[in-house]
Amino acid sequence: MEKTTDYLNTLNDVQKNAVTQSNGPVLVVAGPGSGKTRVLTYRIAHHIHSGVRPDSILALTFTNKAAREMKSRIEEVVGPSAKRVWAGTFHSIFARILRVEAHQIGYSSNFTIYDTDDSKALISSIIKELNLNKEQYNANSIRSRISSAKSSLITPVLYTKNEELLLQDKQNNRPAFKDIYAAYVARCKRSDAMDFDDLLYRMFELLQVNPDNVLDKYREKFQYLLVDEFQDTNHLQYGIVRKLCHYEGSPRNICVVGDDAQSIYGFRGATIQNILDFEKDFQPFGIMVFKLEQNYRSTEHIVQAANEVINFNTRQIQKKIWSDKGQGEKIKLIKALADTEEGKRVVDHLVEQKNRFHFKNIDFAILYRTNAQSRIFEEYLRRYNIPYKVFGGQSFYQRKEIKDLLAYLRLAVNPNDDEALRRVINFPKRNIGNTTFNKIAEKAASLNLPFFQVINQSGLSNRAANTLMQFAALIQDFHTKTTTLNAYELGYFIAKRSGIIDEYKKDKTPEGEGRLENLNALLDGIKIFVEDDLVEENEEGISLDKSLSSYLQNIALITDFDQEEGEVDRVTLMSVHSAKGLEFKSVFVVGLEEKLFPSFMSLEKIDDIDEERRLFYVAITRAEQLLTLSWAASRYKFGQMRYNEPSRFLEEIPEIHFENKPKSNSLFSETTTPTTGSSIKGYFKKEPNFNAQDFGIDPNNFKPSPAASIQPGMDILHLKFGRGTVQSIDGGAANKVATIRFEHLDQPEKRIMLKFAKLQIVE
DNA sequence: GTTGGTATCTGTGGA
DNA sequence: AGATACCAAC
Repeated sequence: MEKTTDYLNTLNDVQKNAVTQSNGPVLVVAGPGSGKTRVLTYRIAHHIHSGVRPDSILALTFTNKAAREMKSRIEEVVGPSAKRVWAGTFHSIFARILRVEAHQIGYSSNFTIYDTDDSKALISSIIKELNLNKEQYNANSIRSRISSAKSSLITPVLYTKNEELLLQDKQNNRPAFKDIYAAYVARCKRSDAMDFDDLLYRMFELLQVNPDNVLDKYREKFQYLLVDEFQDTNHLQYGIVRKLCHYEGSPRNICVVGDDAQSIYGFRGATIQNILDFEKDFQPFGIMVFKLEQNYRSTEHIVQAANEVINFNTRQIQKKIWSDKGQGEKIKLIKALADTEEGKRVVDHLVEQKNRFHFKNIDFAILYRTNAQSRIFEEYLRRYNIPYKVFGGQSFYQRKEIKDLLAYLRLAVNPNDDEALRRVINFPKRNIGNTTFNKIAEKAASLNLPFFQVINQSGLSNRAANTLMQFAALIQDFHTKTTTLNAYELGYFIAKRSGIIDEYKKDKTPEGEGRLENLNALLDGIKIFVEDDLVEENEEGISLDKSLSSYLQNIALITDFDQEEGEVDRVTLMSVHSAKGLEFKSVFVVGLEEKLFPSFMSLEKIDDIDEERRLFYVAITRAEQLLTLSWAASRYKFGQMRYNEPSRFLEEIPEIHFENKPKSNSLFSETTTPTTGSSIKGYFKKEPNFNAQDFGIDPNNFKPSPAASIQPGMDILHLKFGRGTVQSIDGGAANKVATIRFEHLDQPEKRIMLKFAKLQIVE
């Protein structure tokens, strides 16, 4: 096995030390592009080469993609035994363990996994049942508060004992939160369902309560632990990790890798505190700290700009990221007047770069703060015939038709799944309306049983009772077949037998056809799941499980992101959050405006601004060679035009790293366009071919009227053409075009797109 | 119970 | 602007 240490020669000294320091606690602080994944994978490979059993290694990541990548890279070094390493996301690994141990904590191994929509629906119905005001009790805020309670290990019982939390609820005018929380947990339990947080929380509970000594079982099993993206773990996740390796007599073979500067999931409970706690907890056991500071990804202007930006954050682990890839190109800045113009100019730049540097589409990414921003870039990319792929947004599994079929599948596996039942009890239509359903719900509540178990009970009209009986028989039939059919056979059977396929076949619109295609795609997916025999080959028990139950638990934790895309040459469009861990030759970070990036939600608290800054840091460090930043002075939000100031983050990058950053006053004051219109000047300076004053319009007092208010017959002022009269308006709602007559012009009739125009009505 | 219209909210981020 | 949620009329 002389080949074994070849891989060490590809590492720098720090990386090598982090890889070979096999025993005891290790903290790796890894800057962007510093070879973090290499360290993790080689470290695991190194364990295996040193004789560690692959299945005693547990590597936890945040995304399936990261896990998959890790596995395949380990396999390159050590061969097929890499498959037996327990590498996966927190959620998927724990789901897998819980499936085996569920009975220990009052669940069945067929438990359902509620996604966010299920949770929200359940919370809404609880709010309704408790006769609470739904404005006062916003389901989304309730859900996220429940999530943070669970992530902080606060059960409903502990919650009611916590004066501080109760006081907060009182101050927020939500005194009944504790009741909603308790009801929510009970209802999930009643339905044999776990939400995403439960997969972590119940795992912790399992180890805490320790029935049948499971704790020892897993402590012995997992001798070597690794955690990727440690800065994104929450208190609960660290709690579980600590249970597994921080105890009397433990070898404490744990390695966590993270970068405090890239912590961007504070909103879901992630805390950098975990890094500090980790150091403290393992200090007495000879913790080794390694800092990976050399960036192998980006050229120097980019790296230095990133360093400068992140320095505005006060609390951080000191490190200096550097690159030896040469100065490289300076950063480009695009300043646009409006969101649409931003779209056009970004795509123009992209095309230009593509030609100049001979890049392929796949070398480019357009990164934005919110998914809603993708639309305009898509428009221009399509117009220029550039293939692209949008990541994020509504996922395949969130489409209505997919959720419908999945709900039936879920019911077949677990008839007690109340949220699934609620979804399909009257779809396709079988005349079971709210009245009937409410009776069922009441009955269920009074007996504390799942809906399905009270479906045949009393108090209903004959007609309703009859229909319900048929429905129950249908589900029962599906349920029985779960033991005889595999996932695909059953999926196909259910799709037909439930009437879903027929229902969507009735819809002859292109939309309906699309839905049908999606349903087929889902069934194909199930088929692939069934036919794929590359699944786990573990020594203990996790055999090739092709059951529907197993399928459902798998997909519940999968995102579109995980769908393998063949080698298609497309431009990537995604949120900055989803871009973490990726790299592109050329990156466009767009929408760099105050209230957007940084997000308006973050403006109040300095900690939140710091998180936005880390997000920006993540964004710019995705770029290898070219970085282009853009912002728009105005954009539509809620169907209304908003005027924006450039992001503070632009100012935080020193001018020397910019190719074309205008003097700061022209960038940051002249073009800002507050409602007074006083600073619209900057724009006019760039348009020397006209002078607004000529028409007696003072740009400082120019107030564009909303496009919707423009009507035929009105006299209007246009900044460029002066005073005119609206002749007519035509075109669809989104693309209204006004024909306006400006008498004083040589060609008086102008056709003006209302969407883009700035017109002020003359009173 | 279903249908169609209107009111309301959203659009930080994601497993 | 677009989706969803709710309500009144059928």
